[in-house]
Amino acid sequence: MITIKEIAQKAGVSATTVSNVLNGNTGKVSLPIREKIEAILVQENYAPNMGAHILARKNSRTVGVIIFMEPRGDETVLEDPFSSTILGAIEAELHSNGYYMMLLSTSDKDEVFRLSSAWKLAGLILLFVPKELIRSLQKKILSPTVFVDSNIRESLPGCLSVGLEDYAGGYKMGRYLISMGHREIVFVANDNSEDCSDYNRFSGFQKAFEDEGLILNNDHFIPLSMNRSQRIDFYDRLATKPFPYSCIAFSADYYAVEAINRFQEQGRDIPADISVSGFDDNIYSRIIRPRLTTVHQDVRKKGTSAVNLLIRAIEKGEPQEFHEYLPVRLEIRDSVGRI
Amino acid sequence: MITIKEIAQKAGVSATTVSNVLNGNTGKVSLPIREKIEAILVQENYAPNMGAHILARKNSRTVGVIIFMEPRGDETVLEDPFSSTILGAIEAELHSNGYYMMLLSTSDKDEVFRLSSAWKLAGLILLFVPKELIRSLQKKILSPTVFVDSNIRESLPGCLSVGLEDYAGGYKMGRYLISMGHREIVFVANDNSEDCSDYNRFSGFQKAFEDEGLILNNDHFIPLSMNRSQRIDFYDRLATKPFPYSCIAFSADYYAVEAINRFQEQGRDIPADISVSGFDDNIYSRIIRPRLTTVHQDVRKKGTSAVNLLIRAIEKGEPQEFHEYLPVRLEIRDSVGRI
DNA sequence: CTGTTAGCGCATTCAA
DNA sequence: TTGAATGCGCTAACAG
Repeated sequence: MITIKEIAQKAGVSATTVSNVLNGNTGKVSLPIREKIEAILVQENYAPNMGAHILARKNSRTVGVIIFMEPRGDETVLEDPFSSTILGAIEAELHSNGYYMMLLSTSDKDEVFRLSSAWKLAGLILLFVPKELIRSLQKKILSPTVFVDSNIRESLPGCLSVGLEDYAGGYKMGRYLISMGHREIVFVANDNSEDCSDYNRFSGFQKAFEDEGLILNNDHFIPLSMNRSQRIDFYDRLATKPFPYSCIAFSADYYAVEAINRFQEQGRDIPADISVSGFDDNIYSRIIRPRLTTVHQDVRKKGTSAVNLLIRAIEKGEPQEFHEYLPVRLEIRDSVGRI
Repeated sequence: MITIKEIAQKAGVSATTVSNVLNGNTGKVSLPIREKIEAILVQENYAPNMGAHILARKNSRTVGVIIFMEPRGDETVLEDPFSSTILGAIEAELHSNGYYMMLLSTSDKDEVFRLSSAWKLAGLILLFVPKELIRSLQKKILSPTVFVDSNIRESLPGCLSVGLEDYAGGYKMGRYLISMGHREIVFVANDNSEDCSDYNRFSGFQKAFEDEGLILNNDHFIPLSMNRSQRIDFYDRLATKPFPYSCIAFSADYYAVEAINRFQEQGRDIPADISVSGFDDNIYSRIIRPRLTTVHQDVRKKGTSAVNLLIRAIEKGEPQEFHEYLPVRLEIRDSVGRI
């Protein structure tokens, strides 16, 4: 409401001087004047007009956080505590660094471009972008961008990313399942691309089998339907005697828990009839019975890492390319039995 | 990147004309020219400079969504599927109506004011604002505002809100518990204000008891700690023999599930030793064993209702005051036993 | 150290 | 039906 000009009047100085204290252009303003202006600023609860700021500075101190998926797609993604946990962490970290946060869910590359361009975004955090789309997205986007959970494995010039040690996670779980005597397992993924982090996890499983002289071929990688009732049908087939697999390994706790629930409704005993493993270690994996054996990841850390990486890139232009892989660890609980 | 002026050049017209087709000022532009401009617009993937737009129009077509709580407060709020479900619903609805969404978590009234003023927000959606703060917030905010889950019960001039039939929900659950023979119950809330929706739910319980000639006094309303280990201690006290209550009624599934988990770890049998009820009907209430008896609410609906109400207020200035109370229904499952 | 000035891109008068 | 001129609030040269 109140403008720089009015503040300047009250303080008996020019608008430029006020602008200078506002922008921390200290050294250009004498201390007494600066203090006087600062006092008026808080007293009036001054709020800058971001429109004018963007126009003059070509930069909005705003970060766009994009959930890269169909807005009306699989809404269960949002029922997974993962989403709000990482969004909350991102928001808190941006906030404490003085950035605004714009939230958008889309799978339209042009829309991402338009957002970043319209708002002169300082940076972008993109969640769940399939790796094969990164290149074309980067060509459109002007500001620093961090990709979260895009499963980048090799060098990608000019790309910043935060992900997980997916392969190691799969490997650890794979070895554990083998050590428990499982040979007939299937990996159930919630993403179907061969380039997704789910597939990376699966590759870890494959390596674990290979190390034991066993084989886990690609037929054992099964993408899950995004439609709930189709998933239920699928679970039912897995739980039909004779059970085709001794263990079902899920790429997300959310679906592991959903499946356990269904298996039990069908009268199956977990893990006596079928073993189940997850990935994420969300709160509910500890709450379900049997407690879920899973791979732990630190979701909040993922969010704060993404923000910190982005801010370094924005403010220092520092890492040209950087890929952070957060560690995972096996959480052995009760849903995997010994054969 | 590309500006109106450049588009105008390409089309051989003035910037004003382009601006007119952009703003749907049809009738001011001849059809052939309009079509020509529109073609160039999409071809160039034109994105308006929102800075200039805000400056000229004093309105940003942006809605601020504010989670009204300490940024570093109780982070479990964000692990509750409720949060991401409602945020996702709000985002999708805003998006499909052509609004941008700004997300902020704070409990600082001045910051809310500054946000709305800096960005010339078209409207605001505030989640979890305690009722007693609404007045002072409204004084600061300039744009239409919808309060979600603020437990407004009587008329509040100039206020728009979306909430739940909390009282009815409490009443229904109360009657059910009584019908199952429970007399010694306690209501465990995650909010401690006497003005919160939790208390409203509790009042419904009280009424149910009263209707049966029983008494449930205020000592039976217990606010929960925001600190996890303190909560666990509290659960342990509830599960110490002789059990002080036959049924623990929670104001949120999240905590009900947390408690059941702890009770079971302590070797208690639910519902044989203690009955538990929830409120929300989130997915995990169906997944836990025993399945949770709870009160259902439609979280997505809450989000879309808030957005639609807000948009009506923004675009038509229509409802001066309006309070929507979404219905609830009892979900009888297995966590409440018969005494 | 402080003030003057120009210009950012757009919507909106007002003239033509 | 179209165009030229003005101003929104701020930053950044530049001048003093």
